[in-house]
Amino acid sequence: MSRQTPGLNLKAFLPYRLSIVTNRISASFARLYSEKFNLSIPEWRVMAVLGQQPGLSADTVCGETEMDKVPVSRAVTKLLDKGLLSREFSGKDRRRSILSLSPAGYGMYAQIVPLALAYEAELKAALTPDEQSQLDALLEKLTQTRGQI
Amino acid sequence: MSRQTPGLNLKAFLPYRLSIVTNRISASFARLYSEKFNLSIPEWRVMAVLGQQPGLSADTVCGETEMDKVPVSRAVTKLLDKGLLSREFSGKDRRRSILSLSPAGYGMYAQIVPLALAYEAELKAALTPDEQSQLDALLEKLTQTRGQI
DNA sequence: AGAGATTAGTTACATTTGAAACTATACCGG
DNA sequence: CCGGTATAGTTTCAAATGTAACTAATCTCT
Repeated sequence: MSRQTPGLNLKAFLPYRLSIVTNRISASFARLYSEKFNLSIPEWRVMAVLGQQPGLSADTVCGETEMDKVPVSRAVTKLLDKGLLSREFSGKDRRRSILSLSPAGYGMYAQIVPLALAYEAELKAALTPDEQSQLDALLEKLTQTRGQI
Repeated sequence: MSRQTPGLNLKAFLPYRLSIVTNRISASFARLYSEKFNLSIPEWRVMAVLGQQPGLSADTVCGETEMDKVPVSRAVTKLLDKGLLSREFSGKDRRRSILSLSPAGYGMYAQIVPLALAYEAELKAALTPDEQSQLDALLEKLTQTRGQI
């Protein structure tokens, strides 16, 4: 009969817990490439996509990385300045850029990839194989769901 | 014998996937309280903690929310301006603030809590009970692990 | 072919953020 | 009890970020 005082236990609240874990992981991973290679998060993401798929346009990079076009544009500018990226413009549509890692950029990418994979491996090592596949399935499902809502 | 070209599939990379899912969830949850109640994320977090544990110092709020003291200080200032918070200073240690939601703040908190819980419920509804407890256990484990690394 | 609408990408502006300096209070060892 | 150090919180300044305005190229529909 009594009205319950409203309460929300932040530490048990799912969105909060997710963001704490994720932020810690992102931050410690970012230290890896920002300290040694002086890359910002957007810069690294652009490089990561182009390392795998050279020749994308900035717009496609946006789609691949879920970043806004503004940070992508700025990251591209910086990477060009640093000589890590090369850019052409499409003959068919001269608005459209064609981005690839330069040799120097690819060299840096090749150094970062093993670090990234090692980092991921370390992360996974904290989990049993069962837990790893559970996490995989959960992320998949949550990604799907979030697309709609 | 050939040297493998280094490759990292961003879409399969755990830290990246985590951050995509989390960012989407955080963003859509933030819309909930920012649009209706004009609260920033730090402001909401401060209120969320104080709604549950009135009388904390700013410093303790930092610990509870994993936020830096600067954003906490700014959020507190804004919430005081808006009349949502009340502040005293400890007699024992006059550096130390004693923060609580004001009646107005508590009223707003009481409105947000059900929205937050409904949001969380909606999120969980996308998962089976098994998956829910798996997620719970995984977050717990990852939170523990990350503390050390 | 050309006016209007779209699209790729950049720039400008306002807001947010964090690192480091600063202020004020409290603690500690002699 | 006093000088040095630590702590709580604020302020300052520079960098990062997002929204919206802008430029330039393309597409579309008549």
